[in-house]
Amino acid sequence: MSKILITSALPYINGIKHLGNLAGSQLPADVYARFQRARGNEVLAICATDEHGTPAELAAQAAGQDVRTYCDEQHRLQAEVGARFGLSWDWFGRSSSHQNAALTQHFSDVLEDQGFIEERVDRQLYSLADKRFLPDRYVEGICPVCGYPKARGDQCDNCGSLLDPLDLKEPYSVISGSRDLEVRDTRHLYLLQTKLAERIRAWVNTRQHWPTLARSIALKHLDEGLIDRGITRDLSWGVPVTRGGQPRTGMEGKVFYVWFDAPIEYIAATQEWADATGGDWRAWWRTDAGADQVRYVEFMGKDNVAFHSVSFPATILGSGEPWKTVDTLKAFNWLNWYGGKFSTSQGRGIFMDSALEILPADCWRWYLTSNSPEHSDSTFTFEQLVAAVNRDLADVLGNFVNRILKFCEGRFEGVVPAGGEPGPLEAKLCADVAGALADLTAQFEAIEVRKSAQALRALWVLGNEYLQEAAPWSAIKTDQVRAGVIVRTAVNLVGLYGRVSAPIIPFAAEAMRRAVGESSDMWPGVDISAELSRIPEGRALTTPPILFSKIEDTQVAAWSARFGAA
RNA sequence: GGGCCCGUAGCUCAAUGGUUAGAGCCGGCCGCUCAUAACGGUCUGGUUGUAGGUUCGAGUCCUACCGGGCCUACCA
Repeated sequence: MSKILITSALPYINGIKHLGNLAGSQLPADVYARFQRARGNEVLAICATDEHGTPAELAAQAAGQDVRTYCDEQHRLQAEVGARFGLSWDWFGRSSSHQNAALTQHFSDVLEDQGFIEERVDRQLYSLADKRFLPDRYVEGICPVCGYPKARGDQCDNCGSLLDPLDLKEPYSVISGSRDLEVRDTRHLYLLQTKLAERIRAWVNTRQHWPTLARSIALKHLDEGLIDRGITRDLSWGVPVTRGGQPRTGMEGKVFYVWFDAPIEYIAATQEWADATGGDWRAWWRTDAGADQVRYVEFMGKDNVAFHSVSFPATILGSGEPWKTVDTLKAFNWLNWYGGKFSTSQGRGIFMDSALEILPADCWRWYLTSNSPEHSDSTFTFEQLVAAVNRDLADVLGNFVNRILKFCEGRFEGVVPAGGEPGPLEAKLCADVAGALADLTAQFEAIEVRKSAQALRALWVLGNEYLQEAAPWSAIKTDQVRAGVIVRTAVNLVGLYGRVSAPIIPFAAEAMRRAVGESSDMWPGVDISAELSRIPEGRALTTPPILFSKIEDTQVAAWSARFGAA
């Protein structure tokens, strides 16, 4: 048994996430966690809301709430909808926790002790109307290069020039529209990534299990040269900047930049878990306390790779302390929406809460897994959703379960038939299942999401093939015992499916296990003959309702209209 | 501007430089009748974006072009 630490990118606090966020980090992380638990490994699956930063402040303001209240409420909503999707976190924390504040301040201290942090004075635009400094994307004005009137502070969308907010002509605040701005000096801490570059490169070169996407992004940044990053901001909502536990002189009222404290929350959330459960967080994160034996796997969208492959490692490695670093970095591409992107700010696409209003979680989990944006961007379409649900779940799996349980109910009074011995067809079935199961196991182990779904489906198909060939409806006319063997075998197959399907469709999997009285949710072994003899003769079965209802054309039409699919 | 990725059947996707480029869906045909008109079998379907090059051998490696996408760091 090994220890596996799993984290998924922290969902930002400003509202329920859309299906793209789910597909690209939280769902695959959960599938992997469930699989590894079933394998008997000790798993710790950690996630949390990322609560700091300007967008949170603005969202709270728009909602008419103070930011703490807003975050309390949004955290609860995200935790609830995640649970309804079957996301089986061991802990769903909050980057606003006191544990994260303490740990973030600790990293700041040790990084400064190691000579990797220094103070610098910047000149930044201050909005008198908003009473705040403006991050560069919250300033717009006339582009000094091409004259475009709505250039952002960091870049002009018209000519592509990279800009400094101070270069803009006639700048105004995006927050309030106010032009009452002035340039003020502001003091900030900088993380000296330039001094850590070679250490990071050496570390990246030791990472054997990174896909090319992650490695190439990391090496690209290293090749182009890291820049020293400002890690503090002029905001009120965040982790206060301190030195040695006291407010830092000259930086009172400032907080750490959200990208500095957010990854640290992976560790802090584990501390939150430990404080709540009595667990040992050091065994997962400190290599001097056993974490060198842990396999650490991170899940994220491709936009997060730079921060996880370079920035966060700079924090960890620069501390000089024995922290665990990521072994496998699994990155995903985008799930698009009818030509464009899902957009939180524009409310475009399908969000997790409304998704559950129209279909059960398992349908979404299956669709988003079998069509995962794993190796390239993929596009959500209702057409593909219908195909995934109706063909794979309803026809292939759901109907198999239903047809055999109904048959057992009608011909054997819902009791697992006794007597008889397996024959050649059962031997062939065992061999086929063994092969398919080995493939499925390998795909899950390799975190090949799409291929895992394909392999699982192949396993389901075997059930229908077996029934077709064994034809218990014919056998029962001449040989009651033989028909009993077939039914018993197929019922056992339902129990097996209830175990191996659980990582992707946990709710239906549990229903299958319950129907045949399978109490184990552990991964099957290699002796398939034994695995298909677990449901004892004479056991009374309970046929559950249809596992998956089919999607009707009228529903698709209604959903397309509701969600603006075109 | 710089960097990266992709282009394979009508659709979604596979193929350590090595048999005749494979699956699923869709479509055609046959079978079955336990089941959610579900299931099984079978067939059709390809100039692997274009043009060159390297090689005994290229979907795979190299060059150019065409087309699509992504990243480019204080928006999370």
